[in-house]
Amino acid sequence: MSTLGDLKTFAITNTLRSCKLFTGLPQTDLANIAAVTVVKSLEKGDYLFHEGDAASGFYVIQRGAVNIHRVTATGKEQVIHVFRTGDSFAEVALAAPTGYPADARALENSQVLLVQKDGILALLKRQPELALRMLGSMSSHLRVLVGQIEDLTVKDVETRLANWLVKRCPNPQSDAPVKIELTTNKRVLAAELGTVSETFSRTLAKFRGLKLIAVKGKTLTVLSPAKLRALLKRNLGE
Amino acid sequence: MSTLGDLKTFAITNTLRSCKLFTGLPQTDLANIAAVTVVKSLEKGDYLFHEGDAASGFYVIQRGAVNIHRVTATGKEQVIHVFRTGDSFAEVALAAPTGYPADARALENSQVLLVQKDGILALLKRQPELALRMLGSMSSHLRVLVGQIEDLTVKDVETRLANWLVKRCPNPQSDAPVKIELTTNKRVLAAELGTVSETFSRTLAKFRGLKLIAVKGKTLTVLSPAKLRALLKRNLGE
DNA sequence: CGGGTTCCTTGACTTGAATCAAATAAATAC
DNA sequence: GTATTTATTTGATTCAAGTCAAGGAACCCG
Repeated sequence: MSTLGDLKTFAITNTLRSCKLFTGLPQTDLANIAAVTVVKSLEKGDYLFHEGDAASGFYVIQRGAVNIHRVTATGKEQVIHVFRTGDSFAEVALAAPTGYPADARALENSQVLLVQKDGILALLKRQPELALRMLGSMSSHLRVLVGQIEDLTVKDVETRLANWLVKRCPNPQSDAPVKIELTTNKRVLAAELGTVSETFSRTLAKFRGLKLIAVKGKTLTVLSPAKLRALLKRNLGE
Repeated sequence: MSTLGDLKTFAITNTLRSCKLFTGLPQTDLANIAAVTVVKSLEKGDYLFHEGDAASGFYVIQRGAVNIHRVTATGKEQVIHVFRTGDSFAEVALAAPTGYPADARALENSQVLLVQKDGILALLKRQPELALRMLGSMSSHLRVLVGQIEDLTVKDVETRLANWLVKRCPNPQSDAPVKIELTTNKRVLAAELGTVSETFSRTLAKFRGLKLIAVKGKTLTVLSPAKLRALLKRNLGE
C-alpha cells in the first residue's frame, strides 16, 4: 500500500497525470498506479530492454526519448518508433508471451517510469476503466504501426522526408518559414525515416536545391510549408 | 437480452469458443458476447470495411479469409495481414478515434462475426477478465506488425519467401518433402510477401533451379526443408 | 591551438526489385 | 470445344537507394 502524501508517490502521480494514458483519472487511481511504479534513470545510449527479455512491465517517459528498434542478424538497426516525454510504450508486456518484441534504447539522458506488470494487472482486474484506456493506447500504437508499414513500403525517401517536415509545420498551408531544431543527430533521424545518413543527406540537398528548405547545423528551416506540401501532394497523388 | 438455448446464439457461441480470444470463457460470458454479435456473409472480393469507416466493432472469422490492406493514392495495395478462420481482428475499433485504419476485403467466400462495439464495451466494463484478453489479442497483433516492419524493410524477397515456406514446414530440420497448397492465387501471395507477382514468380523459379522446391499449379513442394532452412540462415546470418 | 573523434556530405558504383511488354498457360464462359 | 478473360511466366529496361570510399566540417579535450 502506498502512503498517501508520500513525496515520491506524489512526484510519480504528477508524471502519470501528464501521460495521455492516465489523464483525468482520479487521484486515488493514480496513487494506486504509482504504488506499482518505479523510476529509472537512463544515460544516453543505455538499453532499457532487449528483444526477448522477460517483460517486467510497460513504460511512461518522464523526460527524454527512447528509440524502439530491432536489430537484424547483420547488425542493422530498424527503427520502429521513437517515444518522447509523456508517451507510454511496451504495453505489449501485459500479455503473454512475455518477451519484449524489440529493443529499447535511450537517445538522450532520460527518466522513465516502469509500471510493473503484476501490480498493474491486479489493478486492471478491479478497474475496467483503466483496462479500456490501455486498450486505447495499444490501439493507437497499432494505428501508428499500420501507417508505418505503408510508409516504409510504399513511399520513397523524398516523400517520407517531405511528410516528416510538413508534420512539423504548425500551419502547412502558410508561406511563413518554419524553423525545426533537430533533437538527435542526422544518422538517427535518417534511421527513423527508414534510410541511411547518405541518402538522407542527399535528399536534404535536393530540397535545398529546390529552395524548399535551408539547413544550418541542426536547424532546418522550411522556407515555404505550402510549397513543400504541394510537393508532398504531387508525390502522393500521382 | 438473448434467449438461452436460442439456436442462433448457440451457433455463435460455438464459433466464439473456437476463437483464441474467447476459448475457456464460461458459457454465460459467451452467450453475453453472442448477444451483441451479428453474422455477416461475404462473397469473395467483398469489402468488409474501408479505411476511415466508422468502426462498428471488431470481427471474428467463422469461415474464410480476410485481407487487411491499405490502398495508396497511386492505387497500389499494401497487404498488412491476412486473417483466417478463428482469427479476430480490428480490435482497434474499440478505442477512439473510431475510424478503421485500413481496408478489409474477403479473399474468398467467408462468414464473419461482428462483435458490436457498444455491446462489448459495456461487457468489458463489467468483466475485466475479458478486457485483459482483448489486451492480449491486440498485443499479439502488435508483435506481428513489429515483425512485419522488420521483414519488409530488412529482408529481401528471396529471404522473405524462404521464411514463409519454412514457417509452413511442420519439421524444418527434416529432409522429408512437404506439400503446401496455396489457398489464394499467386498475385495475392506476392502482395502478402510485400512484392509483385513478377518478382514472386522469378523467385520461385530461382528456388526451383536450386532444387529447393517443385511447383505444380497451386501446389508447392518443399523438396528439402532442411536445405531451405540452411539458405534462410545463410541469408539472415550474413 | 593542434590532434583526434565523430558527424556530415558528395561522388562513383552496384544492385534488388519495380515496371513495361509480350508470350504462354489456365480458368471460365458461351 | 472455342472464345475470352484472367493468371503466370519470362525478358528487357529502369531506377531508387544502399554500399564503399574519400574529403570536409564540427566538436571535444588537453
